[in-house]
Amino acid sequence: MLRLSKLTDYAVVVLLAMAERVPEPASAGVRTSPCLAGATGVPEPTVAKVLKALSAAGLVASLRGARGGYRLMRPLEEISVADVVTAVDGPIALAACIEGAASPCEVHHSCAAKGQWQLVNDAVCAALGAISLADMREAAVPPLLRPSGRPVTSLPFSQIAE
Amino acid sequence: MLRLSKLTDYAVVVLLAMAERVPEPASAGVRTSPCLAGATGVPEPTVAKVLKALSAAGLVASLRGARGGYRLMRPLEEISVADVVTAVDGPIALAACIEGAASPCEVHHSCAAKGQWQLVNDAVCAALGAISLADMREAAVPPLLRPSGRPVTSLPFSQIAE
DNA sequence: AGCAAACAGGACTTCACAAGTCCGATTAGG
DNA sequence: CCTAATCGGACTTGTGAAGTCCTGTTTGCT
Repeated sequence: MLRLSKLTDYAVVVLLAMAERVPEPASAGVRTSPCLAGATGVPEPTVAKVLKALSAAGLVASLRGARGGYRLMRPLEEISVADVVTAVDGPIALAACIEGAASPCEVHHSCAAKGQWQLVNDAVCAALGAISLADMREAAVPPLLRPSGRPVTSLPFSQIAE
Repeated sequence: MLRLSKLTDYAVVVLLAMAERVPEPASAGVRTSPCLAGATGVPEPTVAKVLKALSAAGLVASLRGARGGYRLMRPLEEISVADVVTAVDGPIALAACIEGAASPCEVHHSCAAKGQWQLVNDAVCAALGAISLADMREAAVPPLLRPSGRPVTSLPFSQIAE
């Protein structure tokens, strides 16, 4: 179905939640997995799984030990959707015969399409790379519903919009 | 992994094979499933399955009965990758919360991303809609390797290019 | 120093979708 | 009218994602 994994979906939600302003400034932007799970509604183990992938990719930094957590490494404007997809789902490879794919096309006869998908793959990568998480945040809430400084993602948006 | 199904891959290969010139002009562009299977190397039942989907989408027309087969409805230039993907894999819906998706996002709490993915989805659709099968055919075989009139997809291209 | 909190990494179970296969319905030709 | 070849839909199988849990390590607090 040309769908990306739900983990990627969760990753975007989590990253948007991390960018929210926290009440106490002492935390310096550090959020724990249970905290983010509560803010987003995503199950806590799943949040942890997503954060591990994001940490491995360098999108967030982890602080171990008590009072540890995760912290955004870059502002939302500098994180593209392609970055998140790559971090969670691995390199973008629509077809089997794409550079970076693990199995290089086991069936050689049917591989008349070899190289052709690269064109499509590049186009999709460009499209995903052109959209930042900040763009998605803007698109998420209509301007009328977005008072300045209010944490947008903590609102029950689905009930407001629909 | 943000991958599209192998059926879509096969569909492109089959469509490219259908656009090839056939030796006898009497067939008027009608090709049977076994014929296309032999030309592409894709298993015959799979070819039949792909052609069924393409026929339902109107990309090809089916002629039943003896000496029947399938025929291209449009030239390759007027068939976009998005058309093929939609025909084989259904409507393009990267995330669960996209218009056209079957299940409308069972988890409302985590749906802070509602509406956000639409932006990404539209971008991908636009990217896929801008590429035609003719473009892919051009990209498939470098000009040096493409003598005029020679059936390109029957070449063991993977061995030549790599 | 000991305890509690939180991340890191892995393995495991469950389950849904895709992949591939088959048989019946339909139609054109002999 | 019969035969043959094809399309059409339904079915079974297998792979991969999704989600969960456990153990080990690190750090702050008491």
